[in-house]
This record gives sequence, structure tokens and C-alpha cells, in this order.
Amino acid sequence: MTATTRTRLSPQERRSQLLDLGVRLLATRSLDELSIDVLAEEAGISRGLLYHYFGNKHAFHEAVVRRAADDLIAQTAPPVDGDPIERLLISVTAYVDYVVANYEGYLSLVKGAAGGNDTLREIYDEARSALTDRVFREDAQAGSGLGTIITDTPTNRLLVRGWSAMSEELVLTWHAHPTGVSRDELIAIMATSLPALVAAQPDA
Amino acid sequence: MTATTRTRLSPQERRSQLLDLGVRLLATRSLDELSIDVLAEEAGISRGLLYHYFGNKHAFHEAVVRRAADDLIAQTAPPVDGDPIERLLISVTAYVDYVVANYEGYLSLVKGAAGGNDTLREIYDEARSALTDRVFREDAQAGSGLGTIITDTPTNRLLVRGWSAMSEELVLTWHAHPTGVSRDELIAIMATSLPALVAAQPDA
DNA sequence: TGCCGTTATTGAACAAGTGTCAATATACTG
DNA sequence: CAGTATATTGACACTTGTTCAATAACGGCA
Repeated sequence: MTATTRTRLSPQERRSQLLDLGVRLLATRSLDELSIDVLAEEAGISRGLLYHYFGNKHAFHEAVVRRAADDLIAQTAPPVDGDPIERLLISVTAYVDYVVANYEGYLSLVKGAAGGNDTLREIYDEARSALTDRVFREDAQAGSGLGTIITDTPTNRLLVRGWSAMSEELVLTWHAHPTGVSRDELIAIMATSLPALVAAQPDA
Repeated sequence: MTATTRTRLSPQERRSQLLDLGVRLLATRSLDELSIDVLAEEAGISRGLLYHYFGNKHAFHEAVVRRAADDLIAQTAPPVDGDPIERLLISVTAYVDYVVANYEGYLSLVKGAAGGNDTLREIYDEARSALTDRVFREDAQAGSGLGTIITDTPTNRLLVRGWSAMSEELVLTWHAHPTGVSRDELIAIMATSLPALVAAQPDA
């Protein structure tokens, strides 16, 4: 429509632009609706260029999901110091706020990863691990707070993972179907759940 | 290859066969990799026949997921009488055993539903609600056990839903990545988690 | 037993999207 | 201001979703 002159960017810039656009578009459509055609047109480039940068559709999707996951991890990074149980609260708060701010995109990430390839699932898994492993890492260096409660046992690993899935479900349904529960209440529910779950197990 | 003679089945039989095959195939590939081509070849029929029975690809996917969901609900129905907290244990046990027995199929359900469109998610949601609503239903008619703990509040509804997601994650990872945790321990973890989660909330 | 009508089933044809590659034009360099 | 490296294109081959008139298997009826 506008100009027929092709604009030539550096590989980094173009790659970055395409990934950003991919993540943004993922907010309004599902992963398999994110076709090469749509993205090429939206970016104002030819289809061929996408193949030049990403090889094929799956690889592109993978790159988009990975970028979204990295985004999530980066934006919910907890502070490195402070009381462990307080840092958990901060982490959870950051997570909730992130999901609320990027709800559509986050939903697409979850949906896309869960329903997709093994590779996609793996990326998603890594992201969740990155979020939850903090719990154990925080543990190790502190002798109080969570440190005294959550030891690194198979049962607790399982529990933390389960808690992670629960948290995801909680935020998503809380946002999708608002009830009387406030944001702070939700955060409190999530934060108190983890110690409660661990403490409820007879093993310890 | 083998025979060129076409076999003519009754609509019920054919439909059933195609759905069974769909569920089975979905266990080893993602939803969008479950193409009409693949299924037609695997079933030994023409692509056209699938369209005759299901209209289009989405409708077929929907039918496959629905079949998997119905299967799950039917096979994990809890007994109608007995101590509430004991029935919870029985329910959880049935659920775990079902997932272990039909791991591939259950994976299909989860993968298919999570990654799909709103209709698919709704089917999946219904299935999970069918499982969790029992908790509240069991509640109402009993004055002891869970009945005294889990009242029907927004917070508790949210918690039960979250617990459901956690349970799913627990069984799946427990089965996919076996650690030292035994089946009975897993069941105990899941069963004790629900009351623990509810009790941990200050509200009540 | 053998025709006959119902209808389950097919295969060819079309649409839309994925992937390939030699040709082209843009920005940089001397 | 050429000359060159290479980012970018557009046309083409191929896979996959979808439609529909033609075909053939099975049950019923003579």
C-alpha cells in the first residue's frame, strides 16, 4: 500500500522486530492461527524473509514462545536479599501482576506450550522451573524462613511443582471469572499455600 | 496395499472407531499434528469420510477431546455413600489409577484441551468441574468430615479448582519422571493437600 | 438366489498455507 | 561514486484442509 521500497535492517534488528511482533500477535490469536502469512503481512515483509530467519514455522513458534517465557522470567525476578518468606511474597506478587498486565499473551503462552510440541512443552517447563527453583535456591542460602521448612526432597520437589501449576490456575481463573476475591487476597492465598502444603505432609 | 475392497460399517461403529483412533493417536502427537491425512491413512479410509462424519477438522478434534473427557468422568465416579473424607480418598485413588492406566489417552485430553480453542477448553473445564464439584456436593449432605471444613465460598471454590490443577500436575509428573515417591504416598499427598489448603486460609 | 434401493464411501478437484531458491535491490566501503 | 556483500523478494512446487458428484457395499424384497 504505502511504499514499495524495501527497508533493509541488520539481522539482529529484524529478528528482534519479528519476535516482538510474534509475541504481540499471539495475544489476539492462538499459536496455530499465527500463520507465516499473517505475520509477514503484519510486519510488512515477504514470507521468504521469515524462512530466512527461522527456517520453518515450528522454529518460529518456538522462538516466539521462548521469548515470551524469557520475558516472564525476567519480569518476575525476585530481589536477591531479604527474608525468604517475604521474597516469596514479592515473587508471587510480581507473577500475579505480570499475568494481569499481559493476560492475553500469557494465556497464549500457556495454551500454545501445553498443546504443542514436546519442544514447546520443554520451554514452558523450563520457565516454570526457573520460577519455582528459586524457592530451593532461596532455601539453601538462608537458615530461617522457608529454609527451615522446605528441604530438597522428592516429595517437596513434587509439591512445589504442583503448587506452581495451582498458582497458574488460580491467577487465570481469578482473572477470567472475577468473584469477590481481591488481588491481595489472591496473592495471600498463593503465598500461604506453599508452606501449608509442605507442612501438611507427614514426611518432612 | 492390502485390499482394495472398501468395508462398509454402520455409522455408529465407524464413528466410534475414528474417535478411538483419534484419542490413541493424540497421545503420540500434538493436536495440530493430528492431521486429516494421518488419521485417514491410519484408519484405512479416505479423507472425505472424515468430513462426512465430523464436518471439519475442528469438530473432529472437539469430538475426540469430548470422548476422552467422558471416559475420565465415567471411570472415576466416586461411591455415593460413606465418610466424606474417605470418599475423597477413593476419588483421588480412582483418579490416579485412571491416569496411570490410560496415561496416553489422558495426556491427549490435557494436551488437546489446553492448546485448543474456547470450545475445547470448555469441554475440559466441564470434566474437571465434574470431578471437583463432587467435593462440594459431598459436603452438602454430610455434617462431618469435609463438610465441616470446606464451605462454599469464593475463596474455597478457587482453592478447589487450584487443587485440581495441582493434582493433575502431580500425577502427570509423578508418572513421567518417577522418583522415590510411591503410588500410595502420591495419593496421600493429594488427599491431605485439599484440607490443608483450605485450613491455611485465614478467612474460613 | 438374485436384483434393487439406500447410503456409506470414495477420489478427483479446488483453496489455502507451507517451504524453496535464484534473482534483485539496498546499505555500506574503499 | 562505483563495487560488493547480503538482506530481501517473488514466483514456483508441495502439503493439507475442504467440497461434491460418482461409486459400490450391504440389507431387504421378490
